[in-house]
Amino acid sequence: MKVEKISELTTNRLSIYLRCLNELSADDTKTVSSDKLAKRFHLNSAQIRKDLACFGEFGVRGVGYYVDDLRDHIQKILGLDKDHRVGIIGAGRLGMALTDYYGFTQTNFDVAALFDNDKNKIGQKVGEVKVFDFGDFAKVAEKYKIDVAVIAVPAEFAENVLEKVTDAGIKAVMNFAPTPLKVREDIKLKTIDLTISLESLSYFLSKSSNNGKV
Amino acid sequence: MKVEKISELTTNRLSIYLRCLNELSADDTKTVSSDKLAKRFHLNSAQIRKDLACFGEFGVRGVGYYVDDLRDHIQKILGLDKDHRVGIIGAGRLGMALTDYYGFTQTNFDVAALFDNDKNKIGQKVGEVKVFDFGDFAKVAEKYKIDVAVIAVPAEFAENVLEKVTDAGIKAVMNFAPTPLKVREDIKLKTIDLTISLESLSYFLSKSSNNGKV
DNA sequence: TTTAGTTTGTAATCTTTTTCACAAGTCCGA
DNA sequence: TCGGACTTGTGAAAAAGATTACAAACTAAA
Repeated sequence: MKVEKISELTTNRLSIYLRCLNELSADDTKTVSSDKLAKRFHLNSAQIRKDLACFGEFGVRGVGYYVDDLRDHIQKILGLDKDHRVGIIGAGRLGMALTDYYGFTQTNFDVAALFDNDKNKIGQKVGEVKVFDFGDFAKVAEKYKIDVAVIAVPAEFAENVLEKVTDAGIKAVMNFAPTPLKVREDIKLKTIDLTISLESLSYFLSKSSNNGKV
Repeated sequence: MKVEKISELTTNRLSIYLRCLNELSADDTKTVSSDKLAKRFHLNSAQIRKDLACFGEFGVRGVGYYVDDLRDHIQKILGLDKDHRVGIIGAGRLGMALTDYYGFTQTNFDVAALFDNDKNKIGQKVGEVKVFDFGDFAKVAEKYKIDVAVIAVPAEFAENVLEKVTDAGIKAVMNFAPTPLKVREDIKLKTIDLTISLESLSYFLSKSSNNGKV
């Protein structure tokens, strides 16, 4: 087991492995080799072994991995054995869609509250989730034990929201605003930029129409 | 100017540079050096120069880059000077939120149609965008000249949707279903997996609470 | 017990991506 | 015209990531 710092690419893949193991478990498969796992889910067997090796030795040579056992280990590694409470800032369509999305998905993440500045939205409900005044974020976050913030506001407000949110002691932030944000070392910020993704597709389209191929 | 194939990391960054240049242009800045650009937007100056070098020589030594000129170049490189028409499959909350998101954003991407299998949704409208029967995808896609598909359906339907969509001749697909998909070489598929992103945050949270630091 | 067949964990290698460092080109004021 | 202050474009070095290849370890059957 290595103690070096773990790449986000590795944790992302762990998340994928977990999903695969859940499928296998549902199929009542007891053991699986890294090779079978890789073949079935379009992965690379050496990479699976290497990723896992960062956290310990979970397999048995000549046998492979015990599906349920490995699943439990990964779940624990990713911290998916503990509950988290999410606050979504921005009760626009995106914020509401995310509320639903994360609400429905069977995870240990619970959307506890929505936040907005719009007086018309404050007090309303999206499914089970109430919309609070963003001005009261710190108070509400403490009350509901929110430990993850999702920024779903227009780009120009994102920086300000991030500051308020980290000031309130939140350590994990997911940002959907199409703007680059900077945070302290001890805070984890993950930006999902839908515009960049689309523009990347655009490059591919124009490239293929120019060259005729690939 | 290099002719080697361009990494997606590079095109993603071009998208970011473009955004920065737009801001500078709005501030009426005429020229900017890679260093100033990097400092202001938390980027790396050498990387900016290297990324740009893939496509030509756009700067002037001792001066920097002419903001508007470089912006136009990047816009052209990314193919953002041409219009694209997007079809979103899945008229659930996520599909609707994306319709809005991409509809409002001032881009060359136009959401032309939504698709669903639910009889209750077919025929309805989300803003300006009509919901069609996904069974008619090929026909509708041709009529509206759709060239980008966005998959916003539950994971178990994603593979099937992808097949139908590529059969209809679509070359660029953005997938929001939390499942790994495989496509032919000549098709560009980009998956945005909100679950993986959240679970990655979870890892960070459990790690910091276990170790006490970072 | 031995042997053939598996499969892990990892060292070594290869590839990709990022960063450094500097020659070469530009600008401007004296 | 000269010199000092900038800044690009790029080769070389470093870092990060992925892949290969194989010794070590396990199973099961003879």
